[in-house]
Amino acid sequence: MMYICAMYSKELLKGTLDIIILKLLEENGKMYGYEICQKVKDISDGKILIRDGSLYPILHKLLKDGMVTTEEVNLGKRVRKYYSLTAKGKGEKKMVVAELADFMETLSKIVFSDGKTSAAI
Amino acid sequence: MMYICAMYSKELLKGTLDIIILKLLEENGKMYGYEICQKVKDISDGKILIRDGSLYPILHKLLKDGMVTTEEVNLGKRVRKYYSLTAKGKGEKKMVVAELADFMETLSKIVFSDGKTSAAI
DNA sequence: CAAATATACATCATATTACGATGTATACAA
DNA sequence: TTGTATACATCGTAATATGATGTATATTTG
Repeated sequence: MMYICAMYSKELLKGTLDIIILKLLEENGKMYGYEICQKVKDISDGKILIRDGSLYPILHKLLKDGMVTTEEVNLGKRVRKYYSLTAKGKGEKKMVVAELADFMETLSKIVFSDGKTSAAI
Repeated sequence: MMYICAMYSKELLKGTLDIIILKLLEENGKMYGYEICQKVKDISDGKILIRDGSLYPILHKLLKDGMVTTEEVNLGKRVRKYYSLTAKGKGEKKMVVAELADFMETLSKIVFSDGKTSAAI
């Protein structure tokens, strides 16, 4: 079977998937798993793909930690499970997004400087 | 024993340490392990700390992969090992830095948008 | 002078994380 | 009817960073 692969080294994604999920849930109020995957794919122009093998374990952990609540909706004979942030989840989202912003700024200082202090080559 | 802890969740750092090392080596021409740790600490104001338990395995891997060469210098009775980028290493650095820039831009689109398309809260 | 701290390397076991593989099921399009 | 999309779940595996541990020398400070 063919898999469309995410554009980025999957290691870069580490530690950011839960942040992405928390942010999308806050922004959209209520989402189900499959919808989250599609949304991330859309916004990132297919460059970031959350696999279901990554997504559902994270959602289960968020539920266990009290960051989200669930609500099941019947679709004919299938069940769709909607997730939404709790107050705790909203606080957590604010924290991790701020941490990510700070980290990215710091990382940029190291990796994207021109290095003009050294001799030019 | 007391450990000064890095400010960020260590998961965020994943996949970025080798990029940081490649970038610093290119910028400074030639560095030894301990120096790299200190440099990162300095530039990041102590927010990013590369542990020696992380650093040396990465340097050994870069050597194994032909990204760097080493040169040993005697300091009295101790030995200091300098690392510098090979041509292959310089190419790799360019690649991974570009990938990181692209990734950060894409991630920003998802995580740092205001979400004005949804109802304001 | 002794003790602590800094310099400088190395290796291993462990925890975390994302993912591929696998499984179950329904709906719809070719 | 065959494949693809929707929609969930779980397990084993691989990659990575780190704490712990070990070995030494050099310097600073009480």
